[in-house]
Amino acid sequence: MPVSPIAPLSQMMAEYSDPSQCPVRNVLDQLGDKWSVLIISALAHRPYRFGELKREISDISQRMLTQTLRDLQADGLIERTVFPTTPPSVEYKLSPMGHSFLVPLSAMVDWAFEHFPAIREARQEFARAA
Amino acid sequence: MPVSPIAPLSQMMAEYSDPSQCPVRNVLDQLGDKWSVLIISALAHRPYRFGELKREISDISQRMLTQTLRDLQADGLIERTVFPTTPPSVEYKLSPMGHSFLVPLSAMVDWAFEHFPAIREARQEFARAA
DNA sequence: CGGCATCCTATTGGATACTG
DNA sequence: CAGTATCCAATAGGATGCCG
Repeated sequence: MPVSPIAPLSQMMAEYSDPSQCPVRNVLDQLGDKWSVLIISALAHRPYRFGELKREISDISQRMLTQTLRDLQADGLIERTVFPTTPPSVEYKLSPMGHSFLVPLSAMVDWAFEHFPAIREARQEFARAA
Repeated sequence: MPVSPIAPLSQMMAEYSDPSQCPVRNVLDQLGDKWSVLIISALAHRPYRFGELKREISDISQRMLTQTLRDLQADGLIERTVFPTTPPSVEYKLSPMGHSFLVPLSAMVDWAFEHFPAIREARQEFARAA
């Protein structure tokens, strides 16, 4: 099985003596949180308004939706457009960079779907052995 | 830019009414934590002993190293081998499934390296605007 | 409708000390 | 060496109420 090269950890660690400056940690910390992937997945198909997202991701709190959207906007992955109607309407959509992120993200998602049965079995086996 | 299809969120949500059963959330919650990626990246090159890993990932605590290794082992991504020497020696290495995970992981890592400058700029711009 | 501010709880994770 | 156990601080995140 061909394995794409991962930058050696020693290089990652050496190059960024301050771990908070490591690009990988920096980016994955944000995108690996509880909600970012779900929001990006939703926006992959079409733009959404705030309330639409809230309903679509039914178990997210308003607080975390607001916060995660703001973080993703700060990172330049999504764009926020306010329509000054009454009542106000705010649309969120992926930026070009956000779209480019769908490529590695869908690779992860596909892997997760494909290996989830094996992972679940491994967990049960591990629990039995313990 | 071709975008691989992501399973529609509505399908993900509908198929797994209990969000904790969603494969994507389930797998990514574990692998998206603070240390899993670093450990897997280290083990991508060769097996490591516990103390070696501790030194390599210099800012991980012993507690989190133990715990993350156990979780990754439970998920079947790494294998743990005890050599009953004195003093004892324990080797960790990627399982075949762990190796297969390197494919999507390296895609994410590559994306992070490539887009980190743009993300940092976006963050600064966002901070200025606020 | 699309938020923000506050409070409060649960979880995460570091530091430290001890063990086979 | 390779952990385990305990304590404690920081953070994440839900619930609720208010606002333009």
